[in-house]
Amino acid sequence: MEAVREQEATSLHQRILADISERILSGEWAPGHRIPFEHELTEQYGCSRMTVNKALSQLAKAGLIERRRRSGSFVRRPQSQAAILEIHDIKVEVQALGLPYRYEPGTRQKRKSMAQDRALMDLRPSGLILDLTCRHFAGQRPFCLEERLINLAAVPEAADEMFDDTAPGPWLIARVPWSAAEHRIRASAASDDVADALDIDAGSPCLVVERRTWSAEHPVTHVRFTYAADSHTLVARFTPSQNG
Amino acid sequence: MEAVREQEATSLHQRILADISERILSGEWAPGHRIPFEHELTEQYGCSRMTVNKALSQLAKAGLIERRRRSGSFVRRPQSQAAILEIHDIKVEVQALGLPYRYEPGTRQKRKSMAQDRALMDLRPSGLILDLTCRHFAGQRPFCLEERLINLAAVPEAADEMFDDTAPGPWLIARVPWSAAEHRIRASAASDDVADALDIDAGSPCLVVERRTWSAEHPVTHVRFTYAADSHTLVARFTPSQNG
DNA sequence: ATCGTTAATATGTATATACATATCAGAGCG
DNA sequence: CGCTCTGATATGTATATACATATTAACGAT
Repeated sequence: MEAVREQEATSLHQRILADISERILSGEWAPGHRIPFEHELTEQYGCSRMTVNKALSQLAKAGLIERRRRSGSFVRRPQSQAAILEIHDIKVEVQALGLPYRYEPGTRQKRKSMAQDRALMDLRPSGLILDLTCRHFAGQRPFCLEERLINLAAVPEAADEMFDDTAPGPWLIARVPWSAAEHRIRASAASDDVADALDIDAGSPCLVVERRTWSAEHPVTHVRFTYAADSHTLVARFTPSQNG
Repeated sequence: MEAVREQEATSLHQRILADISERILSGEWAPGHRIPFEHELTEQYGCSRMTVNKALSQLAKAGLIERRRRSGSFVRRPQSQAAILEIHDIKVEVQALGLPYRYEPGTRQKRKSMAQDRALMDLRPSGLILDLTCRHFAGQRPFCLEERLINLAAVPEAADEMFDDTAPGPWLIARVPWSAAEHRIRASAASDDVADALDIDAGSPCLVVERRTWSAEHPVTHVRFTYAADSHTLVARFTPSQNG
């Protein structure tokens, strides 16, 4: 019905923001370089100063540029270095401990995405998803609870997979090349369900790692791994690319 | 001429931002609670909708609230803080929430390293170290407990620094170029001391981030940051080709 | 020359306004 | 009963405008 939606999905100020970020991160505009004045960008993009100002303020808050009254806005030296967390394979982790690894499927449900799912997965329209839970064992003990949503619009063949023997993680990695991922790491108290699944007391501390994955701008999966406290430590090692 | 400078140094939209952050973080507005509509806040603060909108957009970007058209804005489950897994500066994190940051020094002790310290710091021979604790506040609430060891063989001038006003993190970064770092992230139950320092119940979940830093092969410092669960979420984002 | 004043300039913040867009509730119809 | 259509509503984005504030350059007086 809706005829032409050729129009960009992004807003103008986000386009400006992306343009400038791109030039800074690519090195085209080196640290110390003065970026165009607001009134120049206003002309360049054919928009009002407020729109430019919003984009530049955001860049300043993100630490990419520094703004000085009367002087202009300048590219800052890179402030920090991102740590690369390795995409961890639980089977490998368990076996590295010298313990036998076992995968145990749990619930499996195909359903329409609810608002909550869409928030977790960064999914715009409603659609079919696969909602899975499973557990990973180290020896006799449950090592990790996995709760996963898979966007069936991005991975339709998952609808026919039962995941009886194969864990969804390795299955997805073998099939869907991911282009971006985001990890969120936090501590949390075990809910009754989680406590039951991990064989620990409700309310006891857990490490929760959530990962969202995109493939070519489409959300693929959201997965939450829950570990009992002290059963798991994430390690990130890095050396700085440059110093400030 | 300019008689009255009673006026606050902060801008209005930052005051709104701080007010709302405070209420959410204090628990007055629990997750799921609908915060006042923009037009209500407009009346309440006697300002335009744009100003309110700017504050709320910032809160949404920080992850404290979720905005739904036609429905309103809602407090999100406390994945409150969005800190990219970078060399995180706690002051910056706190201020990103629009809350006043305060540093509070705790204990300070110069002593010979014990076996335990050497294990933490990867320190071979025995030597003098500085053992510090301090707290970082977000508004009225303790945000993070910092426990730090500094290798005085690597940073002798630290022996003369009292760290009364300057947090040891920024002080070290300004002085010692680091060449490698390692992070360890885990969940843990709050000990009595930690619970006391963070104003939480003993045994409740905490997120613990430990960092070791080396400079030219010499261990410089070991620091442990402890956050109350859900007051802090680490975020790491990446794409296979490059980080952004 | 040095100090203090003034003017110009770029950013910082706020306003009123306008229209777009998503979403929900309810009316109306088959 | 279920469906679509419609209007109401809250947020999203953009504009033009106004004044405040920090900083620098230029100017003038001592």
